[in-house]
Amino acid sequence: METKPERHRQDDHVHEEADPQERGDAAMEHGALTLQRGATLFGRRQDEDGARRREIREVDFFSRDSGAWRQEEDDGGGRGMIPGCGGRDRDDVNIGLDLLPAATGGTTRAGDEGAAATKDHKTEAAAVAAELRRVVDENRRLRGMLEELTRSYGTLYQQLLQVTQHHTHHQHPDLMSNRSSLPHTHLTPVGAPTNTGTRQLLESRASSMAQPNAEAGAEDEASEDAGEASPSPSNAGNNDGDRKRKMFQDGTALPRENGEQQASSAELPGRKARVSVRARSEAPMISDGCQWRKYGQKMAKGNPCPRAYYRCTMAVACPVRKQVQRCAEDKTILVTTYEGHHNHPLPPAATTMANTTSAAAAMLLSGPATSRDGAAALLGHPAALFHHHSSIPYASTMATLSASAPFPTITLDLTQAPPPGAAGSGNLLPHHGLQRPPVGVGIHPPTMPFPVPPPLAMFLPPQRPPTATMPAGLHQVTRQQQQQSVMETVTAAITADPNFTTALAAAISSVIAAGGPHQAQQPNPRGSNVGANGEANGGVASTATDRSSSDGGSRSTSGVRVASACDAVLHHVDNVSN
DNA sequence: CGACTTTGACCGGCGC
DNA sequence: GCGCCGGTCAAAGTCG
Repeated sequence: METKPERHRQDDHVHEEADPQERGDAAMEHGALTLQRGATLFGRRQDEDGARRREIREVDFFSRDSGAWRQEEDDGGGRGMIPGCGGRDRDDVNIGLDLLPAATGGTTRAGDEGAAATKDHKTEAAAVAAELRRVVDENRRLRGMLEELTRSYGTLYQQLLQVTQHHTHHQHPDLMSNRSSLPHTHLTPVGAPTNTGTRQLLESRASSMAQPNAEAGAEDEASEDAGEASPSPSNAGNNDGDRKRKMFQDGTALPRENGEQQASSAELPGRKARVSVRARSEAPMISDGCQWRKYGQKMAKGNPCPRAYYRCTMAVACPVRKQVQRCAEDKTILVTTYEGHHNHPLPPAATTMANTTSAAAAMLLSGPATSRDGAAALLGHPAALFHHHSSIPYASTMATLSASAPFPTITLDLTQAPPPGAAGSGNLLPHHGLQRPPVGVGIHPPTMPFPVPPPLAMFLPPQRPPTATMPAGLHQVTRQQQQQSVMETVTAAITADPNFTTALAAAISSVIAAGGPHQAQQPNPRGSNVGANGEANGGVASTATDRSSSDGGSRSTSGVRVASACDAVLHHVDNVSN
């Protein structure tokens, strides 16, 4: 019967308070998480206190209505009324159907059967009519919700634009029109996020992280839609004429279902972000979960190593391309530059990198101080530096904005080792066979503030001995920096390891451990399991798909865990900013 | 045989 | 206008 899923959804809300985990699973299963997160997105601005955490998991557009109809049922009690939503009608339907066996089962005379059948038909007709009314009402209600969502999104987007314009006009209006004047800038975390621009970015990310991935079964931060998984009208079908497409491709990570997101792209013509990821890898190309086809190779100026050009082949018209080139100074470093949005769903293994690049591009294009106008601004406003960092979900502590490229480019450096002397680093980063020479000059990301699951620790950069020349300030690891480290470590792990699912699961566990009420001193059960799994996989060659499908078989659960992890990260960021 | 890689040619942007 | 350079195309070659 059609009413079955609705029934379940309402039942879920009835039991919400009893079991958050179960509630989350149910929400994910029934696809309600998107609306829940959407509600959180718009509700957060009104309530910035700790209750927001509860809202994220509990606020649901349906819950209010379902609660209303329960209230109405309790108050009115009459079943003849036509309620404003479907719950009551379903009860009517059920009652009608329940009468069927009673009517037929109780007849003993053949003459009554005809009357009973007629009564059945009438009851059924009434039920259908009631059901029809219910559907109409439901449709009207959903339409209202959609309009409300659209309005709220529009308001948020306008605020984002205002913030962006404010920074652009008041700080560096000249740079806005002169891309080539952008200096090469290193971003270092030196402050706490305070302004609303980043907060909005964070919130948009939070909402996008909750978007269920239709193809991936809502596993993994469906965040995908954060610009990677959901089809993009602006990108789809424009693969030909690549030279023409450049003006309207960007890297924003805002929700893309809304048409205004496309307007965002249109309002920022020529701003085509690129996200460069530096990672150590002996392989010719890092495994990021996507399928790529090489379409060209060139010798780039100033680098003896050729640059390879790849395009995504997971969809026919996917506009995403990437360039892979080894670093001239250190050939163990592989520089991968991503450009564009995927116009197709991504496998879970590919979502993390996609989210990283997408969010970084979003920062680049939508942030108050973008690559072109932002470099100088950031130099003068240290707080803004960290600001941008915090808006990148898996950002490295060392991000570089470059103007030498024809497009605004942000580089996420995943080659840095943790700082010396950081608490717990000695225990957290066991030595392994992948000793790598330190790169970079004095800028070191913080270390993991909690034990690292074995499989994840394997991919971390090696521990470095204390350096006397380290600036004192770098030894002070803030809580937010620690979380940042979590994120960059996640990316580093997934970047360096072909075993994506295992690495991702371990990373998620790490995030969960970091975001929990207690800084976990030991890997949580999930992490332990993942660790065992990862070690098992370490000796067995298997495809990412295989691992994905064998990952416990609970996509909904893992999706909720990811959402919870994201919530935890957001929560901590908010704490710092407040 | 289809998919993929290789590689030289081509195109457009940009600086001088 | 010219040359440089980044990026892409497409034919030929390779591989499973």
